[in-house]
Amino acid sequence: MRLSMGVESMLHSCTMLGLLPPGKSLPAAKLAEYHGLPAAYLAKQLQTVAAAGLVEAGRGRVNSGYRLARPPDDITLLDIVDAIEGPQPIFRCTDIRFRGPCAADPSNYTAVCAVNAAMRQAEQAWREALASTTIADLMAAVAVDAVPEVADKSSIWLQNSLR
Amino acid sequence: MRLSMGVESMLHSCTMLGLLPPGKSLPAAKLAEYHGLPAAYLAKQLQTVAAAGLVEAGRGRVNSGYRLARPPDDITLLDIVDAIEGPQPIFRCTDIRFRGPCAADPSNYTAVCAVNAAMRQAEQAWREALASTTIADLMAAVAVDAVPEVADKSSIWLQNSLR
DNA sequence: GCACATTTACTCGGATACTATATGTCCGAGTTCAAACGG
DNA sequence: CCGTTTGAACTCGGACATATAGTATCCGAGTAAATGTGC
Repeated sequence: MRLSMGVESMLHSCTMLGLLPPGKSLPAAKLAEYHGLPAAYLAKQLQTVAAAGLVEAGRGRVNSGYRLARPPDDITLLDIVDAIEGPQPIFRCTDIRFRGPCAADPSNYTAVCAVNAAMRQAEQAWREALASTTIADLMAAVAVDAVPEVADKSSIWLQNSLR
Repeated sequence: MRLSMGVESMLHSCTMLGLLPPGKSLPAAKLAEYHGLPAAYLAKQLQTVAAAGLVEAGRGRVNSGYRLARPPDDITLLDIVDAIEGPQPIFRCTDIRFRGPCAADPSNYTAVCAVNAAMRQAEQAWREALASTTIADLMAAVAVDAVPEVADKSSIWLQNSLR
């Protein structure tokens, strides 16, 4: 099991969108170029995230492209993961205990499946950790950790790319 | 993304193996029958878990089958998940920050990738939760929650299945 | 009666197909700006 | 000179192939008890 590569792409992309000047947008193709990713695939992922209401797309001749739909501190990592992977739990109980020769009718069971409960609890810890970090946190982190050379290059690149 | 169905199978199977009388084993076919699962596939999963050293297989004419290789309180849910899904992290960083027109040489970066750090931290919370629950805990839970009818049936079924 | 070799019953183990999901790609639909045109 | 119309530039959006990982299955390899045989 592994997370979709789209999660990583969208985390980086949303961080970049958060760093744009207010009101500005950046096309999917530019995001792909900046990150060295396949453009068509990134576009697909952006659509998915847009459908979830995390980013929004502008159209038209100029200033079209993607931008964050909410303030960066109101978008959590969990929002992005759920948008791409879907909101269903990563462990899904297939109700094994209801099957086999010794099982009783499902209505007889009162407690939830112990296995399911344990896995859900662990998953909940994961989701809470994801929900406690926002795009704004990532923006701050990259600003602090940035290599000066990269920061300069990126600034110039953005000036040339934003119309 | 979702966990392999094998994880659920193995959690239930290991719990059952823990409930066997000491020294006894249960063949894969019997485990599959009890849980209403496809026998061939369960066998494959059991091999994987055996390779990880969590269960061991006895061979020969009688008393062959699988049994726990360690005390139930020394086998965590994390052990089982790692055995099936592999020990690699579910989020793997492809070093996007090293790519694209603005990236510098990898040797220039000192801090770890912020995105990777955040995802690893969340994953760590998940792993710790999994590591804090053992097969012994599951054994206790099913014993408490068991429907009487099921407990009786299972006891009889085991007597007939264990040689 | 006892020890040894052989048979037999029973199982695990790895190699092998099939299917669902994730990845990668394409072309048409939609929106806005800007220039051209006519009054 | 100004309002309207027309066109073009630029992008998103969903529909369409391909690759990878999960699911399902089979038959040969291996072990220990039970049996038969000879001493």
